[in-house]
Order: sequence, then C-alpha cells, then structure tokens
Amino acid sequence: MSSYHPLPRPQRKDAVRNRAALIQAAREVFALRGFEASMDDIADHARLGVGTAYRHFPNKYVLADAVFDDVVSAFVAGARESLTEPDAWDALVRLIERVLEAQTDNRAIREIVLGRRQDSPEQHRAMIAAFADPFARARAAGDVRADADVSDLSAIVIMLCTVAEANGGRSPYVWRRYLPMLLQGLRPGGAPMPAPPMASNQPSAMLSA
Amino acid sequence: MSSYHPLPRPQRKDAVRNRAALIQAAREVFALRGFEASMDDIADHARLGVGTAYRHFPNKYVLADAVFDDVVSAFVAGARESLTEPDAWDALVRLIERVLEAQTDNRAIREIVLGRRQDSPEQHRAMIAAFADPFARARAAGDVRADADVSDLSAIVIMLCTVAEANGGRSPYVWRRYLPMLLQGLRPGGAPMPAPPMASNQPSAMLSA
Amino acid sequence: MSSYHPLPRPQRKDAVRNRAALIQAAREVFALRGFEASMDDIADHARLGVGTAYRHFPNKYVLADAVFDDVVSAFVAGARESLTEPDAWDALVRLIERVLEAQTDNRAIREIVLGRRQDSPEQHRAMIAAFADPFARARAAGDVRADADVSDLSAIVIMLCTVAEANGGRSPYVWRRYLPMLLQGLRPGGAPMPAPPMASNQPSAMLSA
Amino acid sequence: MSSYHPLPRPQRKDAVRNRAALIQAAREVFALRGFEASMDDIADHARLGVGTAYRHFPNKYVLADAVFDDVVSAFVAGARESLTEPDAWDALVRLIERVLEAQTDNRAIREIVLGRRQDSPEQHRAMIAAFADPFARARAAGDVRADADVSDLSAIVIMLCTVAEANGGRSPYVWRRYLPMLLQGLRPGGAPMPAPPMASNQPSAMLSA
DNA sequence: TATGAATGAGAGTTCATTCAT
DNA sequence: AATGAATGAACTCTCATTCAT
Repeated sequence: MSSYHPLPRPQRKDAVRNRAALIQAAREVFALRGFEASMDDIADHARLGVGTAYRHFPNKYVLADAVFDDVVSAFVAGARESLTEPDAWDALVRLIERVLEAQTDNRAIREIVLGRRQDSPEQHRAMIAAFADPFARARAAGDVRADADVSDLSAIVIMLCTVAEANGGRSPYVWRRYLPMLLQGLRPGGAPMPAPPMASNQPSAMLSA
Repeated sequence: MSSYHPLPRPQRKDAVRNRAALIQAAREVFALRGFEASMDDIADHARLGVGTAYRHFPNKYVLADAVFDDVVSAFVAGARESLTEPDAWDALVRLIERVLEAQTDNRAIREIVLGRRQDSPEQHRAMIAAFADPFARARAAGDVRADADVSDLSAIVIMLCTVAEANGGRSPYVWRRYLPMLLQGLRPGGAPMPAPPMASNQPSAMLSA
Repeated sequence: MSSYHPLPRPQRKDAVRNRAALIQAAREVFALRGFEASMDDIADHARLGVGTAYRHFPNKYVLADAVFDDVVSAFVAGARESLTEPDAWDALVRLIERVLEAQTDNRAIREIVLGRRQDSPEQHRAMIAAFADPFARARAAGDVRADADVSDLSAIVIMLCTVAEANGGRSPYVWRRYLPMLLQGLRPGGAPMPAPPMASNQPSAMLSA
Repeated sequence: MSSYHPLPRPQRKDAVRNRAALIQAAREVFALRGFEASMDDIADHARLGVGTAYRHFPNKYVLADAVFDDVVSAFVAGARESLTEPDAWDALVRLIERVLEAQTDNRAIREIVLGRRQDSPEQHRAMIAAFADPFARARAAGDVRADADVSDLSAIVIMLCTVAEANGGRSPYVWRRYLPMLLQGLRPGGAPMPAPPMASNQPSAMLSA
C-alpha cells in the first residue's frame, strides 16, 4: 500500500476502466450537483463500491481534483500557446472565452473557477495564474489600460461565471451578453478606475472564496 | 372592534417577542456563517429551544426567508421611492449601490441576491422585481440603451456581488472598481449587445440558482 | 448548542433517564467487549438512537470516560480516606485490593488501570496518582523497603490486572494468589532490587500504553 | 524416491520463497505494529500482492500464527533441552528469562505470550505447555514449593510481559526488577498460597484472552 | 500461480426535523 | 406555547476478504 513499488507498473485493464468510470461518473455527478455530491453517489453512478473509489482516490478532494485536471491542464496549455498568437488582445479575449465556455453547463468547473473549493484551491490558482502572461503581454502591447491589473481579469471571469449560473442555469450563455462591456472597460482610454483592485499579496491571490 | 375577531392571530406577547428574537438571532448567525448555519446554533443564539424555532417557522428555509424580509421590504420600498427622485439614471445607480452596500459584509444577503437559496427563491425574485420600474423609467428617459433589459440590471448586481465575495472576502469593496464599467455598458450609444438577456418567461423568473 | 446557557438547568426527567440508560448500556457493553465496542452497539443496547448518544456525549471517548468516572472517583476518594487508617501498610494493601476487585470481571476498568485507553489517559493517571500518598506514608512508616518506588505499586497492580484477564477471564480472581508474593517483595529486608523502576519523568508517569 | 510421490506438496520454488517473504514481512510489521497491522501493509512489505498472502494463508490469523511458529518452536525446543541442564531451578529461571527477552521489543511475541490473540490461541498454549516438564522437574527436585502449579509459571511470565509493555514501552526491561520477587514467591518455605491457581481443565487451557 | 482491484459492512460523527414533557 | 431530547439517514473513510485478470 505504501512505498515499496518504485515502478508503478502499467495499471490493469479493468482498473484503468474503473478509474475512468469513476472519473466519468464524478464528472457527471459533480457537474450536476457540484462538489457537494457524495462519494457514495459517485460510486453508485459508476456502478462500483465506495471502497473502489477510495482505492483510486485517497479522498474526495483528490477525486474532485482529478476529475477536472484535464480541463485545467488544457486551459493552462492554451494560455501558453496563446502567447504565440499574433494579436495579444485577441489572444487574451479568446482565452477568457475559453474558460467561460468550459464552465457553461458545468457546475463543478464553475466552482473551480470561482474558487469555491476551499479544500483544494490548487486548480483555481493554476487557472488564475495562467492569465498572468497573456495579460502582461496585452498590456505591454498597449491593448489594455495601464491601471488595469491581472486581478481585473479574474474578476471579469468570476463575474461572468456567476451570471452563467444565475437564472437557475436556464441561461447558461448570458455571459456572452456582458463580456463585451467588461472587455471594453479594460481597454485604454476610459475614465480612471475608481477603486483599487483586489488585494493580491497572498500567494492564493484571487477569489479564493 | 376588538374581541369580535378571534381568528386573525391572537398572538401572545411572548410569542411575538420570541419570533423577533429568533429572527434577530438568525440574522446574526446567517450573516456570519451563511444559510448553512444550523438551526440549533440559531435557537441557541436566541436563547430558545429549537422546538420554538420550529413552532414559528415550519422549516429552516421559511425562517431564512423571514430573517431578511425587512431588508428586502426596505429595498423594495426604496426602489419605489426612487421613482420620485428627479434624475432617473442617478436614482437607478443609487439603487444598485444600495443593494451592493447591503450585501457587503453580510453573507446571507449576498446569498439572497445571488439567488443561491434554491429552496426559497421568493426574496430573490422580489429584489429583482423591484428593479423593474426604476429601470423602465430610466430607459424611458433615454438614460439606458434601448436594447437593455431589466435582467441586465440583475446581472450586473449579481456579478458585483460575486466579486465582493471573491478573494476570500478580503476585498469586500472591489465591486466599486467594476461598477462604473458595467454601468457604462448600460448607457446608450455602445455597440449592440451580442446575445439575448436572460430568459425571464419562467414564473421563477430570475437567477434562481 | 454552545455557550449561551450559563445555568445548565436541572435536566429533564427523560433525559436523565436516557443518560443513565446510555451509561448503563455503555458500562455493560464496554465491560464485555472493552472500549472497542461501537457507539451503535451501545445506543442499541440502550434502545436509543445513536444521535441521542452523541447529544449526551460529544464523542466516544467522553462517554467512555463518563462511564467509569464514578469508579475512578470512588477509588481516588478511598485512597484519600485510607490515609486516616491507623496502619499504613494495611491501608495500602486494602487500596490495592480495591482496584483489583474493581477490575475483576470488568474489561473496561481493566483497560483503564492498564492504561490502554490511549485517547483519554486521564482516568488512568488519576488512579495511578492516587497511590502516591498512601505509598509515601507506608514507606515513611518503614513498612516498605527504602529502594521501592511508587511506580512499583503501579507495576504490581498492572501485573495482577493482567493475570485476571488471562485464561480467557475464566479465573478472574487468580490475582489473589499472587498478591501476597508481590507484596512480600515490597517489604523491607529482601535482596536489593536488581533493576531500576519505570522511568517516571513523564507527566503521564506510568503504564501509559 | 522422488517422482513417485506427487502428492505431498510439490511446492514450487517461488511459492516457497513467497511464503518465506510473507512470513518475514509479517514478522517485521507485526513486531512493530502488533497484530493490528493490516494485510495490505504486510503484503506490501513483502513486495507481493495481498492475494498472494491469502493464497498462502487462509486468513490473517493463520498468517499471524505462521509468523511466530519458529519462535515458538525454538522456545519449545529450548524447554526440552533445559531438562538436561544439571540444575533444575537454574534451568527453569533461564527458560523464563528467555521468553521475557524474546518479547522485549517485540509487540507480537508479547501478544502471543499474553494470550491476547483470541482467534488463534494455539501458540500461546504451546508456549505455556512447554513449561510443564521443566517445572515438574524443578518441583520434583524440591526447588519449587509443593503447592505451586505450572500455571503459576505462566502467570509470572504474563505479569512480567505486561510490565514490559507498560509505561508506553519506555521501560522495556523493568521486568528484570520484578522477576526476583516473583521467583522468590515460587520457592519452598513461604506462607501457603491463599487462592487456587488458574483453572486449566478447559481444553483451551490457559490465559487465552 | 500471482496479482492487486473490488467489495461492502462498519466505524465515528452531524443535523434537520419530530415529539414527549 | 415552549422546550430540548430523540431520531436516523447521511457523510467520509478503513480494511479483511474475494475474485477477475
């Protein structure tokens, strides 16, 4: 159980299948009920015993993390790639849209983006951190007003995530309606921003709930 | 006209007092811990038994509703009064600020405004509904772009509530930073809004979770 | 639930009854199965719901403590009284016999005496501590050899507890057979003791597991 | 005489190796954590799967037995050899010391000696039984009081094992302090023993729990 | 035969709600 | 009417044992 097998040999076929089933089940259950869903629910959904869930994931939080790790990684990768796009502003906008698309119809991703998962803030931090470079690049290019801060980006994303959640989920795409006005506010030339950005001296910088 | 109407609530004086005590206690406890606070906590805080709480309120949700009824009423009243202010736009802005001030530092009000209380959406609806007339007036006055909708107001409030909550509550007033840019987006003259507003044909109209 | 009722008013009759029932049930179940018995077992035995058990006792350890508090207190009191008996040695012997009688047929008390309850060592400590004065008195009176230590007393008790437990509990009183030879060893005049007593620099001095 | 007897265990070489590895692993793990250690821990320690453990040993108890079989056998053999030593009493004392040495620092052996392993009392019985002849010899030689019983020997060993365990294992050798006084009690010439020895008419003879 | 994944009962604990006092 | 004790389902997590690979 512990540290004696240095080479974690290629998992068994059924284990792989079950692990996938668990993640899939968790993805669905979490997407529907949020991270409050119970382990039993998830295991049931996967037609497996709870014990199996715990064999694959030491606790609920790790499972929850695993479930959306790929989403987060994909986003982080996308953020890095976006640095190579010719237009810094367009790249930034597409990046924002990407997160918003991801959270549409998925309560769990939304909870990550919103930083609501107090017990494991890593994914949230990773997503927020991914914005740093694309933002810096856009501001350096003069596409973003000088008094804007990365945290403003997070704020925008948070705000739009929340509207998506509003209306009982019946209008998952409303964020599209408000994105332009928020982006406009980020552009150079507007009135000075009337209040300071979020405090970010903490390592966990943003929206950590 | 007194003893002839035995039916309409011959409430005892102490019953009234207890009800008030419960509401006050719940207000404090909810403000601090959100609606997740337990009934025992609240009853204890009121120095009453849980049973008493359940005599006055059939369940936790009804109590939760009662607790912020006055806040909601006050807001609704304020909305009505705002119709008499000379400048429709200023009145509207002040109204928005009023909600935002109210939710700052009060987790429970925030949860109402955000429509997170799935089991009792009434207050949420009431607050949202209160925006209707002031909004209509401002639009009629030409202060708001023609393609804007009342639901846009709700959306703005929701978005700002969420940022207030973000960053672990460490920046409760950040909403002030973003209010102007969102208000600006409501003004006439901008680019057409790219997506429809939230669906509101449902009886449970808005953002109900 | 918490700290608002400064005067813990005289408990309700049924609560008192149930609390007693729980303690009685726990006493029986623990006596039979030791402290490993489950809360459900105990609650069942008392014909009550588990929740009730947890209302009366915040957790299993507190219940376990409560169950034998009176036994421990009685013993501690007895130890104090024994100081007034005319003969210091006889008093000491009777004290030892008292503990041994108490643990006969009661696995839980035995576990306390043996210091096996790692999670709440208080009662164990209390019992051990109670020996200090009677022992000192007997040694001062010259009834105990000079190179003996209080910890020797604990050791004797521990040893005899264990024999009582041996043989599957079928010979609960064998300790009577060995008590004299151990007491004899404590008397002045024997060969010097060949090894040092148990280290007792720790506050939890003795046999703590 | 080889291939003609296919039945009596044509054990494969690796099966033998695995069995040995399991026993060795279990020995180490049990010595450290006692018989509460988990099967997974042991299998892991042996770098084998749990299934393999269960192939060799139908359940945890049987494994536990196997683990200390050699210790027990060695002890039993030693007991037999001791019969050839010139002085019966010295031989007996050395035998006792041998067990006590063995259990020092080995929680599992201690548990065997103490008869704590309710589910498989065999080894315990074997060790106890091994004392019979050496004891009889010493008594016949007049080195042990006439009213003493073999079970007294077991009792002494049990008692000393327990002190060894006391004090949180911080004084593993205290038994040396008490051995002499217990041996002295076994010698002829003392006051008559005040209570009968442990009942041993049961098939499950001794201290089995 | 060896593996380790799967199982599921059972542990301690919480809390909205009911109901005897 | 007020009380707060009682309830029990639900939660997370563990581990001896079984069984598909």
